[in-house]
Amino acid sequence: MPAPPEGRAVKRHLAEGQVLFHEGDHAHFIYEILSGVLRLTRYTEAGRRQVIAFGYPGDMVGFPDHGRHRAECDVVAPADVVVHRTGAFDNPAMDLALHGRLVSAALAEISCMQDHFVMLGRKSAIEKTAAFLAALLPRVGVGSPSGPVISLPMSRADIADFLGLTTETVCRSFSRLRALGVIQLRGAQTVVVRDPGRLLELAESD
Amino acid sequence: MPAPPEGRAVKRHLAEGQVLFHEGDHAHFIYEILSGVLRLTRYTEAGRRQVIAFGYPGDMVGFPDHGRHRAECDVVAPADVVVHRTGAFDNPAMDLALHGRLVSAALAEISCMQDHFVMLGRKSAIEKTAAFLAALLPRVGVGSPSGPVISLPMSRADIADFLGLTTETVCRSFSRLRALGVIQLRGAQTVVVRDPGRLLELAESD
DNA sequence: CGCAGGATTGATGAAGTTCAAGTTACGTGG
DNA sequence: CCACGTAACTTGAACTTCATCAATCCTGCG
Repeated sequence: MPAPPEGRAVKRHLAEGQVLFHEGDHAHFIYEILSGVLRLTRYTEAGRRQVIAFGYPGDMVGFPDHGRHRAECDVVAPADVVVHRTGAFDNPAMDLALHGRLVSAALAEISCMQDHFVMLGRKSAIEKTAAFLAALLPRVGVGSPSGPVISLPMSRADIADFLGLTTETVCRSFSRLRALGVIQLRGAQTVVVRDPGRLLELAESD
Repeated sequence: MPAPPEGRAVKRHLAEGQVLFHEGDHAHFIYEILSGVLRLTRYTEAGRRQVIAFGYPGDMVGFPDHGRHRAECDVVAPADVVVHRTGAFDNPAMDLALHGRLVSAALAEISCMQDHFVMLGRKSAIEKTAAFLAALLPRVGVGSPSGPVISLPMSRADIADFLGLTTETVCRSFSRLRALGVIQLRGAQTVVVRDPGRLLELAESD
């Protein structure tokens, strides 16, 4: 919670579409997201795409592996980030507090990815979609008279590549959730959650 | 590579079926696998199962999140492990070398899990199965006159829960790989890879 | 030798993909 | 400010793949 008392951290603003790093790049920085949304992506040789994660405020992205990035990162919604040097990882003494925060974030990331495994491997399309929204709800849901509102700056294709589905199936799942009275769509990028409880139920499978 | 020069590390032998920790347990130890095979598992409320990872020699399992384990770990094949205290994570100064090794392992784990994402989300049954074998090949493949041999101490159900498939589909995929002349089955637990190149092709999707 | 549990194979059906045709939303230029 | 054009989103229909249900086949072990 206290601002890290070290001079190496730099704040930066990122415009939509900007690429922070590519797969294989030497990893110089780790990014701590203050606002906006980032996207972590991997590609197969055959060109198939998997969105590993969306980075929301509070997240860190860019954990290096053997000094390199293993995924691509770009900006989905204009973002403010704090840029940390990866050196803080390798060398605890450089900034002990920051080092601890980075290690904690990496461990939390592992745990979070394990959840995602269950989703990718063991849930139906409607469950995946509900789980996706349910995960965003406490993080970016903004209250409104008709229920919490979630803004989705990413495309349907992004969501599909995150959930291991096609854009069409994501659309159909949204439509079904709407037909069930669980959500309401205000344009494609804005979801109003009418029945959060029901959303949770659908997300957690039955 | 050099044995960690610290007195806190303890070697232990683990029998098949033994449980190292449950989901939610306070995380006291991290395990470095010397031999044998461990299994990391998560369950959903509805009882569905997802095998997060199989731990092979060289792997570390038991990374804590906020001081707790987030998955269950048990022994698939009798194993020898080195037990490290999780304290080495929180407190770099305790054992700087070990701390560095743990952090590196955690980062490698993140990268490895990202590969798994692609597999779960974007590959067909036969591709998943081929990729599973292909990943094991360089790690546990033992040369033989008729080709590298992989031993699979885990059940078909375990493999299915790892790949996000059913046991039947895993069986059929193995059968198809056999029909294609890519592998040969010597009992259910032993796979001979006749055509490693082809296996790689199938794994990487086309 | 027979039994039990896992592995395999077969038949059927449902879920999701693919292909194709609208529909909506949005930015651009007149 | 409106018309247009493009890209994204949505819906529909046919098809593929994988799950499900069920029977049979190993294989290791008492």
